Amino acid sequence: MKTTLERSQAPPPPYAQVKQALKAGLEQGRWRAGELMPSEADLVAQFGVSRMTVHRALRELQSEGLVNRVQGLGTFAAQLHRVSSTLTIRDLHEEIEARGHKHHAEVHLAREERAGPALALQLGLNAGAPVYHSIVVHHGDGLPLQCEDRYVNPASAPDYLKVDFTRTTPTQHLLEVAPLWEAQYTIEASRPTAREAELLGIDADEACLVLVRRTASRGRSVTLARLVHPGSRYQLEGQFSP
Amino acid sequence: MKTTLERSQAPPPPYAQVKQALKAGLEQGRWRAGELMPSEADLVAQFGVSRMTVHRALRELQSEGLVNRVQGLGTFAAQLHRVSSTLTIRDLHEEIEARGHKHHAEVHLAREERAGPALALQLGLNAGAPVYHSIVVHHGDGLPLQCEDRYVNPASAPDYLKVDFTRTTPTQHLLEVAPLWEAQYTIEASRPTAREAELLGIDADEACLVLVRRTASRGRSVTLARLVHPGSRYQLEGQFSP
DNA sequence: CGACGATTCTTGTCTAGACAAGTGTCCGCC
DNA sequence: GGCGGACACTTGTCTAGACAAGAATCGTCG
Repeated sequence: MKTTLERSQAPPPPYAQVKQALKAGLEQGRWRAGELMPSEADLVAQFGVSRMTVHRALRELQSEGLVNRVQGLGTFAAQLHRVSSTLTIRDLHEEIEARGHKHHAEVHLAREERAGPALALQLGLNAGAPVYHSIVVHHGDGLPLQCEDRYVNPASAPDYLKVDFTRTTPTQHLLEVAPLWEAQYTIEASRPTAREAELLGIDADEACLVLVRRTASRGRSVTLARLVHPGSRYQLEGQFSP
Repeated sequence: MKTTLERSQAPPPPYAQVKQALKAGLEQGRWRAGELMPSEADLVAQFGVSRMTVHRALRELQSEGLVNRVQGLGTFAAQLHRVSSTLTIRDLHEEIEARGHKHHAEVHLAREERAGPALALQLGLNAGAPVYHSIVVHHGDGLPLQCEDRYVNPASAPDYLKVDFTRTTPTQHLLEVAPLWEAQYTIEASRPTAREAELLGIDADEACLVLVRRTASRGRSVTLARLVHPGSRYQLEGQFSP
């Protein structure tokens, strides 16, 4: 039988206790935004731990955006006037299956084309260079959820057109061959194009959530995707807690 | 005259060098997703620094989601199958002014009401309890950009109705009196209600980007807001880089 | 009065060692 | 063969001290 306490869980390590105490103080408004907080030396005396320990607690609070630290000056309570939250863009296949639905995909187009000037610019290619173009509609439990219109830089994913997109999503394949290293996106609401409306089986005037995403890996652009979701069937969710 | 090197900037500290080297390795695909990476002891030998230094580098990589670490096993290259990015929700006034536009707000409603059952549930109040309700339309350079329909818990912001919303945005006031400590949001595309269309001066069938946000502070709910933006005039942008 | 240096306080970083705790392996014993 | 303990290796954490570097203050000197 173990001799350590059996059912009481271990106490959190000291650095976490210091961090939690400061967090609680911030939450209770003990320091106003911008106000000077205790120095590391103060906290060492107060908690009876070494300076490295309080330093770690403060460094983590800083990386969470709860305090600002300036060498030579001190630690200041952060302005809480920015709400930032992590928006996770997951592979749609994962997302649908995670909700207990069945995913299947219809491939409506997968071929090589020549890049027009605008597309070439966005992908960092020369106008007229070959690009891969695919249009795939993703369904959850038989209902169309996303129309994925995607252009791919052949240099980044040479085997793109050989993939069976009913088994592997384009996103999955691209993440395998080109580790995602940078992405830009815009989210907007707009109406679908006539073709998108047809593919999604919705009215041409239904509001859609449109994500446009451009990703690059190792300094080379990989793909430009337009993901159109019927507004009535898809929404992004998120939460923020410091 | 300074004797230190004058024009060459100081080299990054050792922990940052270790971190950068590992990041570069991940970027070049030196380790496949899930593969075992060098142990701390290996890195200590390789870089000639102390273990605390490589430990810090690895801990930061972990907090950035680039590696997974398991006590007793080792450090593993992370699956890069999740794209996450920070979505910052800023006060609209700031955002508009930051783009060099002029912000002004029209107050269409600001009064006390009784909470219906659904609203009471969302704000954690009893049905029939008083709530503050405001409807404000925000303009950028004279063009309506956002219709802000907001309910506020009087316990969290007792002075809410006394604020002049043409000078201080509701968001600003709420962040001052109740430090934001938790938020949930959904983003969806939908059509505006008839009244929203009228307030925003758009057609009733124009696609709108709708954010619904619920925030709580110190364990007490603060506000429930529905922010409606004309899809043609407003989009969210973001980027991701590890 | 103004400029400049010394002092003090702050955070940033590194080291060498130590112990704790989780995981897997291997080997001997039953 | 199966089981259990010893062992090796890993990460998690803490300590005490050290030096560097940034910022403000204060005093002195011109």
